[in-house]
Amino acid sequence: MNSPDPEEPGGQGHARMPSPEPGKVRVRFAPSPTGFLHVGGVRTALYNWLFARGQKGTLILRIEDTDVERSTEEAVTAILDGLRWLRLDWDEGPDVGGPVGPYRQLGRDPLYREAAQRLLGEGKAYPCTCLPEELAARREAARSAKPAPPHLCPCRTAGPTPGRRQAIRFCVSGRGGVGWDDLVQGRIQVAADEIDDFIILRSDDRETPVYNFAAVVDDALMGITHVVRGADHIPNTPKQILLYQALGYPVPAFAHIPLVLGPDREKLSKRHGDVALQAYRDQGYLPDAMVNYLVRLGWAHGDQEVFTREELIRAFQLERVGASPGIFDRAKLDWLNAVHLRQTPPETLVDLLAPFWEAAGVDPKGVEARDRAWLAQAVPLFVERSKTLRELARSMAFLFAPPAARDPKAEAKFLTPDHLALLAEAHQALAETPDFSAGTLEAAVRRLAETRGRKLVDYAQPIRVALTGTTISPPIFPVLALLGRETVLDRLAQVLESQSN
RNA sequence: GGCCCUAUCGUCUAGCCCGGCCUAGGACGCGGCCCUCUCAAGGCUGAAACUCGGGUUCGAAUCCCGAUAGGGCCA
Repeated sequence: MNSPDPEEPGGQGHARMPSPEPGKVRVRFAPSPTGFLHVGGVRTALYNWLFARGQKGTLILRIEDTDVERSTEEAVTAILDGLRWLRLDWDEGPDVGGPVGPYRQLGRDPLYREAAQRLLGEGKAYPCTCLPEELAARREAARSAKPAPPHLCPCRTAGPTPGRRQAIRFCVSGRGGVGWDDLVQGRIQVAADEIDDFIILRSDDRETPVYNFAAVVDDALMGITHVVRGADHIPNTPKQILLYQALGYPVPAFAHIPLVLGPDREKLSKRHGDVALQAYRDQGYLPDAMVNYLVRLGWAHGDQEVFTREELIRAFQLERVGASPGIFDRAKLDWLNAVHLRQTPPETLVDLLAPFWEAAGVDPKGVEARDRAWLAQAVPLFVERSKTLRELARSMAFLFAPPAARDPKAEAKFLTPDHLALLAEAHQALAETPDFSAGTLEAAVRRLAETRGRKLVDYAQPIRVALTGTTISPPIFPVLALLGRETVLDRLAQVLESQSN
């Protein structure tokens, strides 16, 4: 196998990457399919992806479905869909296969058993028949005992109790300490006597491997060179390093990326609101914006805030990831999404918008009545005042049909009898223009305002409220031009009629 | 409770490794002004931070020690 010396776990120094040959880096994203795809997990996947792509390495997707009770197929689908939506592609995985599969833990039981048997045979593990109650009682006793007993489980020396189910326990032959140079966190050192002998295979019928054991066997057999994962795995790492060494596998480099926190500074979870990637997709956030936001949460490249994927791949460095956790900030995500929205070609936005128009209650027939070029022409007017596709779609709804309802406050303020009189004047002025271009329309209404001793806004707002139902819209004359003479005059007339009753 | 990690504006961060260029820079958000048919976008501008205490040094945001606070994992 390639990669570091087993005697010196991760010992290639903190700041410097071993600068492996191109194609040599192998990293993995290993989610548990126990729910939706969490944005914290997404960031982990993203960092793995950026590292792999930047190093011309290989990204592996492994589904950690060892926990049969909590794992579901829907969750697996959600994970794959989410990653695909973000365009984080993987080279080996459950769907595409690869040389070191299967890529789901469920199919790998024989490998875990085999590894455990090897440890057993080499005297590095032993069968344990302790009952949970016995262990709990001993743990209680150990708490008060002055010099803590070396092991909670006597099976190592006394041998297993016959007639009981056997689990396999790993010998932590304590001398010295365990440490590694974390690519993100720096040197982490743990005294070996902090670690007790631990179970690697449970005593149930399936001989379920414990997380740490399965992860090590998989990572080793899959040739993982860099383990990039959340900082919540730091406490697992010493045990895993011990396992790599006992199994005779090279120890990979570790990079523990800090957690994503909620506004209360605790690990981001459901009670903080939207943590599922899907929620952001449904609300109209762009994949590029999510990627941009998530990568910047914990990593910086000078003062640059906005990145394309290509820029990220080029600039991203694992060792530049900060060691302290960051709070998920929706406001900044909104801003970034708006930036990316504005950078997206109008034609592309038209395609993305279709489902959001439907969700906004727009009759698909109304959309179909307009050709793509017309829609693409409309989008730029609206995009610069939208933070999400959802907002963008809603703000454009009036283009397809008169607003279903008007903002009562807007109506009360700008559709009073006085304003209706102005609206009627405007209607006539608009009807008499030689053409229906924004410039001509504006000139006409300005002239009208001037002759009547009014301000432009006195005419613009009633028109805006009549047509859009709100006091907020893009500049009104381009909107009028877009809608066309017939639509505008019809709809204004309708408002004049209905409001005067 | 034990072990581990972290600590620059409200938030994300630059600077820290290789002390002086830092009267601490940028961005989001917030306030003001300009632009303006509304709202945005844009431009200008303002308020806003080196957790605290020791030490090392001519000099510390930057190095060392401690405290405090927050977090993670296990129990």
